[in-house]
Parts: sequence; C-alpha cells; structure tokens
Amino acid sequence: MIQIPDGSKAPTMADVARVAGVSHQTVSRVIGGHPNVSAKTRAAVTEVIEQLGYRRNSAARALATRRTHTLGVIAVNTTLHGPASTLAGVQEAARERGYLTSAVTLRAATQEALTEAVQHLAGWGVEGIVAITPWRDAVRALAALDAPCPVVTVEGGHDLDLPGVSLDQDLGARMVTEHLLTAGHSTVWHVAGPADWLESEARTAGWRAALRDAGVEEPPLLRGDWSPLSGYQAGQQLAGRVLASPGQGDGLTAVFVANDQMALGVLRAFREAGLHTPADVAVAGFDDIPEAEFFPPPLTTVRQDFASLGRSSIGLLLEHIEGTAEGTTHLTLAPELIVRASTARRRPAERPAAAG
Amino acid sequence: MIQIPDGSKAPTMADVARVAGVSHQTVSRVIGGHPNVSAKTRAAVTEVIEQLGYRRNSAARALATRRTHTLGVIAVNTTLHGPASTLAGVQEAARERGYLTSAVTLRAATQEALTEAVQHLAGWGVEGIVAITPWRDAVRALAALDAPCPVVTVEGGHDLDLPGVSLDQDLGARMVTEHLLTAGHSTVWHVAGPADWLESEARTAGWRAALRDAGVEEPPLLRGDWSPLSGYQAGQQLAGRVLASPGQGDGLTAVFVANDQMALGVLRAFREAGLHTPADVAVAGFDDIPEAEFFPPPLTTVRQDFASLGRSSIGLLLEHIEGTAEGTTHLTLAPELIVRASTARRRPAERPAAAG
DNA sequence: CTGAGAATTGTGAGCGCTAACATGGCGCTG
DNA sequence: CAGCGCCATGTTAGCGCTCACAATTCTCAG
Repeated sequence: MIQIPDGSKAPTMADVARVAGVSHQTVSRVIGGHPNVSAKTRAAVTEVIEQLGYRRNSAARALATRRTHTLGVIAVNTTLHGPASTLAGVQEAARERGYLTSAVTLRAATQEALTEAVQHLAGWGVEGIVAITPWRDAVRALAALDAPCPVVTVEGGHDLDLPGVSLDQDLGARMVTEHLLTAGHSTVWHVAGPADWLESEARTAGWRAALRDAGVEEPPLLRGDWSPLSGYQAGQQLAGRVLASPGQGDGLTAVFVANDQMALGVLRAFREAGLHTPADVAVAGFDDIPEAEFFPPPLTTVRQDFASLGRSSIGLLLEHIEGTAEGTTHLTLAPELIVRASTARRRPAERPAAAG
Repeated sequence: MIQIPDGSKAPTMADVARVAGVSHQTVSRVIGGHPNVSAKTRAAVTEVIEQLGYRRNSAARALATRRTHTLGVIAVNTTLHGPASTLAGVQEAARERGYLTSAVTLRAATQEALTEAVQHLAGWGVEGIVAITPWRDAVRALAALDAPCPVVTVEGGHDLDLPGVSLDQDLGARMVTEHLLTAGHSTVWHVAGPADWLESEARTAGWRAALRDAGVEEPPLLRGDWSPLSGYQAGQQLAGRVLASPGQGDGLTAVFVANDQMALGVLRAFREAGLHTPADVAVAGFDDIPEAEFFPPPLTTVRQDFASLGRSSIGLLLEHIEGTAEGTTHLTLAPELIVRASTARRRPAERPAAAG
C-alpha cells in the first residue's frame, strides 16, 4: 500500500510524512520537540523516521531558519599543549550545545592570515568565532577587522573591547614566585616568554608584583620564545652567571621560567654546566604539560585548566550570539600551583624555622 | 534611482542582480566563474558585489546543489603531538581544497563514542570523514558502522577494506634498530606501546624484523601505554636488570622505546638508577616531539611528517567523494631517522672497525 | 543582407525545511 | 446546548540559491 522510497536518495521530511500519514509540518513538530503533538502521532512519526533512517537536512534547516548553528575557531600553533587542549575544550562544549565547529589553524597570526581566516569562516555562515590568539597585535587586528559575527578571544587580554576569557596568568606567576621566596630563596630570577605575547607579559607582571610585595629587588630579565632551545640558551647564560660568582653573590638560586618547555631547556643547560637542580638552583615552569612530571627533576609548575577555558569561551560566545550577554564581557579562571622536586625546599638545615 | 538595501539584512543574490541591472542567474555565473559572461557584465557585477559586501549563502547553495562541501574529522587524544599535528594538516589541506572541516575530539574510541561522532557529523551532512583512530578495534568498529559517506582512516592499518594513509612505522622501527645494531650493540631491547594500537604493533614488528635480519636473538618485550610514567616503570625494570648482572650478561646496552614520551620516562629511571645514557645504555625513541632534542641527553628518534599525512588523507578522501578513486586505497609515507646523543656510538675505542 | 550557430542573458522550477496562519474538533462555562 | 477558546493538525509561502531550458543578441559566412 504505502510505498517506501528507498535506495537512490536520502528520505525527506515529505517522505516521512507520506509514510506516516501526516503532514510534513507534523513531522517537523515531532523532530523539533514541539509540545502540541499527540502522543500517538508522535510515536507513529518517530517510528517511521527510525524505519526510513530519516535525517533532517541541515542546509535546508539553516536556509529556512537563517541560523547555521555553526561556530568558527581560529587558533595558532595547535600542536602545542595549551592551544590543542583549549581547542578540544571549545569543540566539545560547542558540540554539547548543538553547534558545529570548524577550526582554522594558522601558522602565524598576521593581520592578513587573520583576515583570510575570518573571511573563510564568514563565507560558511558561522554565527560566532572563538579566537585563540594570545598576541596583543593579533587581538588588535581582530578587533579592527569588524567581523560579521560576534568574536570572543581566549587569552586575548582585557584591553580591547572584544569579550574574552583568560586564565589568571598573573596570579599563577605570583603563586610560583611566592612559593620560591617562601622556600628560602632571597630572590627569584625570570626567563620570560616573547614580549608580544599577552600571557608572557602577564606572567612577568605577576613575578614582578610578587617580588615587589616581598620587598625583594628584581634581578635582570631574560627572554625566550617558548621553545626548549631558547630556554637552553637562557639557561646557559644563567649558569655562566652562577659559576662566575662562586659565593652566589647574585642570589641566583631560583628561576621561574615562563613555560615548561623552556624550563626543560634551562634544566639541560644547568645540568651540562654541572649545576644541580634544586640543590644549586631551583627551577619552576608554567603550564604543567604532561611531560613536566618526568623532567629531570620533576618540575614545579602552574597547571592551567584549558578544557574549562574552552568551555567558558563557548558559553560567553553563545551569550553574545543569543543576545543575552550581560555586563560581564571578560571571564578569568584561576590556575593551580603544582609543587614537585625541582623546587624542593632550600637548605632546610640552615634555616630551621625560616620564612612565612 | 536604484535603492541599495542596507543594514538590517545581508544582501542576497537578487539584491546584487537588481543593483547591477542583470538577472540573479548572471550574478551566479559571475561568482561561479562561468566562462560565458561578457567582461563588461562581469566587471559590473563584481563591483556591485564588492560595494554591497555580498557573500554567497552557503546553506542555500548546499540545498540547491546537494553538496555541503563539508568534511568531518574524528580524532582521539588531540592534545598529543602526533594527532594534533595530523589534525592541523587535515584541516589545512581541506581548506585549500574548498572544504569546511569539523573535528570531533573523542576521549576514548569506544564503539559507542565513534557511532555518536559519525551520527553527529552525518547530521550536519558531511560528505566524508577522516578518522584518526589508531586502534584495531576502533577501525573495525568504524568499518562495521556503515557510515553514510566515505571514511578514510589515518594510521588505521591495511587489514580492513577502509581506505587509509599511514606512516611506515615498521620501516621507522627497523631503521632505529639497525642504527643501534650498527653502532655496536649486540642486541636491542624494546619498550612497546599498548598492544591494541596498530602503530605500536607495527613498531614492534619492525624491531623484530631488524633483529631477525641481523641474526640476533630477541630479548623479552616490555610494554607501556605511551605515557612518560609507563616508560619510567619500564625503565626501572630495565635498570634493575642491568644492575643485577654487572657483567652485562643480558646484553642490555640499547633500548628502543616505542615513543618519545615513554623514552623520557626510561631516561629518568636510568638516571635515578645511576646508569648513564648513552655510555651504559643507549636509548632511542619514536615521533620526534619538539622536546626530544632537549631531553637528557638529546634523543635519537624517528621523525614523522604528520602534516603530509593529514594532507594525503584529504587527497584520498576527496578521490573517494568525487568517485575518481582508483585502485590505490592505501598510502604509506616514509619516516626519517634523527640521530642524536642518546645513541652515540658505543665504545669506539674497543671496536675500531666494528660492525657493518 | 540573411540565416545558422555561437555567445550571452533571462525565466521558472525546485532543493527540504520552518514560520505563520488556517482549519477542525474537543471540553468547558453560563 | 450555544459559543468561546484551546489543542492538534494542515496549508501556504517563502528562505537564497542552482539547474535546465528558453530567449535574446551577436558574429560572420554565403
């Protein structure tokens, strides 16, 4: 009696309606979970949908509703632990909320590349964009771009009027520095990240603030580019300094390195120079990459919850898309200090009940 | 005279047509790069498009052409270097070819999670799926799933009838093992990855083959789970063995660890046990993660070109989508041996012109 | 100068879906 | 039991685009 269309083409809503003996609109109501459908009809339609393997055509739906339910993500360097984890968090959160995400991975966050990425995403009708671009310049370029949809930054700083979410880098750096000072070090040296990274700046600022609060003089700053190699080079400089002043005149007994990868390089340089960690110089990192626990020695570092970061960014973005965004345009999440062997307490014998 | 619609709504093709004084179809031809359009008309339309900031609605296009130009990617553990790099390669290649990609990141590649991921992507009308799921079980589940579109696996092995691309793990392992044997080691021990990973198996097979070819007896196998911790534990076992037989009766002077992260753990265990690398035991890894160069000591390993891998997978997938797929259903890419300090030549003084 | 054939442009009909409105049946109040 | 209003369902009209075809113009040989 009723003929079931098969094979050649995917069934449409009309096919389901015909087989179930209702109108296509009723099918639409069942799928959409509309309340005013009798239980009987709903069951019948559901069964036919099952039977035919019907799946709603998202393009048609997007066309009719003028909503694509698609979000774009722009990220750089997704092979690094932080961005990769954040990206995964973003994607998972978006999927849970019923959105499709499409990520564009950039090699470098130039104005040009960013423009192209936004154009690409806009061409696909994304309703919003999450940008994981932790450079001042990139965020500025993004703000100037005037994208055709809401844009939320991750680790993009608070300066500009783009909404965003960040981890509290400043606080993390402060925690590490205070931890080292409390452990008995007279001061804490710092190997910073690249100057144009917002995260780098915030970490440096936190370190600086902790030293100031403790009334400790600030040693000269070294700078790397996040890579193990740059950390290694910084480590060589530091090691040279220690070895040149046997009496430890510089008070160089503790180093806060702005990320774990550079810390790895620093550790190697120290080891090669015959310096022991933490006995001669304590070292702390930032990020808590999975390898950090197995560094020689296991590294004290700051753990960041990248997954939450991604999740929060989607939450904020959807608020903007749905127009329910309230005053809050910037969220900040707290990090966690992970203490390991690389900063084991300094000379406990010499300072019985030291510090506070 | 001519009114330009502004503000409230995005311009449509009809708007452009009206302003340019042509039919909507002509606008479509200009955008589509159709040849039979006069230069004059083309220029006029192009200008209006520019002026109005018109952008083709991809949903309407998808509806009319029945092509979404969207691809799905299913990946697990994208925070690891390999999968993350592959994912980036896939996305970049797809974008170059004019496709939108959407990635689904799974925590675990269970049958259930895979099914759900495929359903999710199918619901969005993807035309094909790249699956980065290097487990035998996962690939089997995927093959049984009967997805509504072509599926290409990455590192999925050759066993099943799913097309795929892989790096030649077997060859890489063989290269490392031969490198160690050539360096004068009487045999090479192996810390393998999880048994259910295809990459793990292939690496073990390559190691085994190299030993067999060299007529060397195969030492017992140790197994980890890719994590630094598991490598550490394996390393402790190995170290115990070395220390228990001072005369190095077991010939345990070289270890091929199935990935760099575990190698890091092994190195730490050796160091803690007072063993020197490479003087006492040489260690080699696999993957060439960015940190490998800065391990204590810098690690000999096998570099894999993940970006090419991703690119190739897209090429293969598009061949299947466009129906031009020829006999070739499985591609294999060659890896590269990177020699560093962790396998420095063994006792060159004792064996002047040894090995070959 | 004319007609065939090519080049260029226009017209109409959907693609599969949802939104808005229209319809018919039921229970309830007065 | 008339009549109002609510519930369940059907009908109609697009969303913005491409495809197939029709119509128009142009080109050039004969």
